[in-house]
Amino acid sequence: MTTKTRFAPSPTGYLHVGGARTALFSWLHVRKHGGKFVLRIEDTDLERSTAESVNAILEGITWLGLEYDEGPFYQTQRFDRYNKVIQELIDQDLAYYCDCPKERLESLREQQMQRKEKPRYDGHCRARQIDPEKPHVVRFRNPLEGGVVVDDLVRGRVIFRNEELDDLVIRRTDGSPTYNLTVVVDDSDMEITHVIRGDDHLNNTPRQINILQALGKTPPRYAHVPMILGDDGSRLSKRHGALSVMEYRKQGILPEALLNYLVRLGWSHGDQEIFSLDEMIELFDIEEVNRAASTFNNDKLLWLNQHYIKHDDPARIAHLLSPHLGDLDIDPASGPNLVDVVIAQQERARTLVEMAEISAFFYKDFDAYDEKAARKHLRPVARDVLERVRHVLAEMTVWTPESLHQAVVDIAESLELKLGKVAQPLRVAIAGRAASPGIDVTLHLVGQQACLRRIDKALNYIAQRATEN
RNA sequence: GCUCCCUUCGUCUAGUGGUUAGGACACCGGCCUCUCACGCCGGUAACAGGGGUUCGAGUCCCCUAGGGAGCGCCA
Repeated sequence: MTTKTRFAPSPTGYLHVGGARTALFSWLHVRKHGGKFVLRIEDTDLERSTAESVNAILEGITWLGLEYDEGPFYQTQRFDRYNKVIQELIDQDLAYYCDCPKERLESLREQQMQRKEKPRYDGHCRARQIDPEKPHVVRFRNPLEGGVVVDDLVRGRVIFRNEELDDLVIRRTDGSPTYNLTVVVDDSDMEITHVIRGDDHLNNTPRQINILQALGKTPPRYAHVPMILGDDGSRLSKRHGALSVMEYRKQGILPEALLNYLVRLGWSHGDQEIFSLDEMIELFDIEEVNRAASTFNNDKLLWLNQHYIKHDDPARIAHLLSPHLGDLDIDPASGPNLVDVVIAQQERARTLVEMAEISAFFYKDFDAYDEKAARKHLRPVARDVLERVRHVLAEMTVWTPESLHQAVVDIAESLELKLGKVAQPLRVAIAGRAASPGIDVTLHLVGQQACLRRIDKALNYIAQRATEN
């Protein structure tokens, strides 16, 4: 039987990192075993499901590159099928009508809570005859005795007693099927062999297995992966900055960095930290996933992102960087070759947003100096240095990093100054801040005209500052 | 409350009865150096607690504590 997994989000929000990791694990499992990855949209909650969410989820998994082989299937388009199955269950007396009013259910629940019991349906309508023409729900007739064994690929063997379960609603009064029924029908119809999902579903699993067995189907293998927690130990949510996957893109995170981060959350392969997609596929094993929840750590994501920025092809980084420069109103075509800029900055940025920020000065004159840098380096003592530099640079006919390096070294020597005494004021004059790539590369990329213009500006600044004091 | 699950440095983790408990991020030193960063070297830091089993326990068993999830006509 070919391996088949599915990712089955409900479109009620963005694709979060938790969902992304579950999708990644499913995807890796199926790629490793050469099967099919199914995308299914669980949109039976008409109230909360939105088309925007569907788009956001599709956008997210596409950006991550978790391409699916089948789907997306929409559960709302399969109501006929669900109803057919429900009817089968009713016909075989494996399900029954229930007309218990909500008030009865609520008071039942209250009483049970007061008695410190687990609240559940008491089977009131199990043996009653209810007119199908009147409003009703359909409940699954859960076995009363025995138990259900879940041989979970990550949790191990978990046993549930049927007496802990109750007769769950499988069709609402409005005629729509509920989650536990639709999942079971779909997983069965779509021949899903491995259900890989968040462990918040572990408690649903025995119910689903019971329905499956009532239908005479063989349950798939299950793998319940632990949740991702926020840094306060509670489930990751928006208030932790639990960003949708697309938010990470906005922040300048590379998809391979996020994937690499996510795969190492709850799984490892010895001491290895860096995994290419191919390595993940080769080495990942769902049965090696940890059982404990883990906490999302942004610093480590940033470290991985920097690693990928550093090691990826500069042309590709340039391509991805471009829109972030656009966000700063910079047209990369208006200045030095973006690939050269990337090469110069590759080891200096943890995100593409950062890279855009520290590279802006290559493309346009900055508005203001970094205050601290200007105070320290654009002082009267720097005036002679900058005047000398301006003179030399203005005379240059060969504008290369090599010639510029030589020029700066020569100036330092002739003034009997350390290189830093020349490079730092110059750097602040050119970049507006105390940090930049090597001074030769910086000058080269900024270009002769802009360099001279900015040195003049710095000299003015120094002069003005002298009068202020 | 009931049921299920979980528990090694701050964080992610290695570890499958005998280890100076290893690695990574972060942090702190140092080196490199025109700045920043990269890189390199070094350091601080953990087996939740208590009982067993065993010659020997992070590893096996039990209890306690703490955390998470589920208990919907949500998914």
